[in-house]
Amino acid sequence: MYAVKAMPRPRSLTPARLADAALAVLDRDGLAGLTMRAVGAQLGTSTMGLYRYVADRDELEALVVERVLDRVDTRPPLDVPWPDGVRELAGRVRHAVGAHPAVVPLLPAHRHRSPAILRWGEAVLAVLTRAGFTGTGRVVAFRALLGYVVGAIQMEHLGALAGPGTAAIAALPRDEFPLLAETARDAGAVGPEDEFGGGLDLLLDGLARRLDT
Amino acid sequence: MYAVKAMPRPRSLTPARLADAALAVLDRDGLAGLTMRAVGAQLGTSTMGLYRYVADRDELEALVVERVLDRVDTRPPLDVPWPDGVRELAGRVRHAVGAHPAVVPLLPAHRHRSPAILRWGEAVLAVLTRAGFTGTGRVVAFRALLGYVVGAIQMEHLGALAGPGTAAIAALPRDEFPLLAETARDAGAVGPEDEFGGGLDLLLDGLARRLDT
DNA sequence: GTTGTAGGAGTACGTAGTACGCCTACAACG
DNA sequence: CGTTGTAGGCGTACTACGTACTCCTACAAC
Repeated sequence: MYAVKAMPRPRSLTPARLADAALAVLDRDGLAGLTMRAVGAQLGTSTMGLYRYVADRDELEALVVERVLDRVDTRPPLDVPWPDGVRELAGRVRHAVGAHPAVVPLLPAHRHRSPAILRWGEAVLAVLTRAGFTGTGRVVAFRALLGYVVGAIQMEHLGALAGPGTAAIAALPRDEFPLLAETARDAGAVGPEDEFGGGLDLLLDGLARRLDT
Repeated sequence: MYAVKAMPRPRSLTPARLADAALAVLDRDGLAGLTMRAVGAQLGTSTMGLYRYVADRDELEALVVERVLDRVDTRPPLDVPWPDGVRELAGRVRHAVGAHPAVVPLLPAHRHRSPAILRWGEAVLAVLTRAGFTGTGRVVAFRALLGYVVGAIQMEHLGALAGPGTAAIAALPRDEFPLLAETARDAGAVGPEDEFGGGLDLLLDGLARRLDT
């Protein structure tokens, strides 16, 4: 029947351990430091040994992204008003990513293939559906939320008004960019949490208005 | 006084020509094809010659981004209702980037340093200010718009619901991601233009509500 | 023990970015 | 019109990356 001649040697690593090692390297040395050699060293194994577990560097990056994202609780909060549910889900992603800022540049490229993000999307849709969104309205709502969350998280960690970028903008030639300079100064009074939440609330208000009519 | 002993040889390239060459390579061969050697070849000059004009590859990328973005008209449309002004400005950026999709992955990293984006931001703020936004409310409004535009453009070109990603998601196991599958199917009826505009309208509605109260 | 499979390590190749040094073209001066 | 100083242009070469390939070895079933 089945020629069960021999069982191969058991695997000594797990994808999870690999992802943890890569994430440790990423947190320590940043994106530029995330090389196959560095991850191999982190695991105490050879560089090429990694290729027993991932096809290429791209797949390793995907593992890291997934490792960060699958810590978000993707159970849809259906026991609260729907705007609070969306806020909660968005906040969970923001929080998980905030713990590992160096993965931010990797997110856009690996978002599609991440099961964790798919589960998250399913949860968002559950909340939206429960709220009464259907059809194309739900498509637009979902896309808008996803776009905002992705964009806002990037803004936060690559610094435009928040973070180091603020100072740079505040120092702009005031005669050429008077409003930017003024806004950058005002931004000092708004924490990153409030910026993220404030923008999200704008979207949620817009969505609520769609439900009323 | 000034020992004006000798005038150096005049430059044979301009940053603009360099940027055009790099953009041509980017459009033709994609981001992975954008190498110093390829751009040198495109210009008919040597690889190292580029370093007379840029400090490193990063700066060359910044030139490309700037080349794409400085085609957007950044005069604030103040002669229309403010939501239309914002829509116009957002659409201009989306349109400019859409002409060179390969620059999308470069945008987040180079956004801070781009004079064109700063001018654009100044225009957005002019519209918002004219509409009546001030202080922290204006900060949040601006950040939200910027975040949405950046995020939505990336979603559009890296494909989540729109583009090739849609098919992938529509083919998901329906029992595990029923709502995502359904939404992906619904998304077929919504063009990218409508998705972008629809989400933006949600934000604008939310903003309008802030002005009423 | 024997055997088949797959793991692990090391070597080596192609290509990227870029430091460095030589030669040369040009503008200002005599 | 020759001289001269500066910077441009080019080529070479170094380093680090991703990764293909080849050996050797550890293990589970017989």
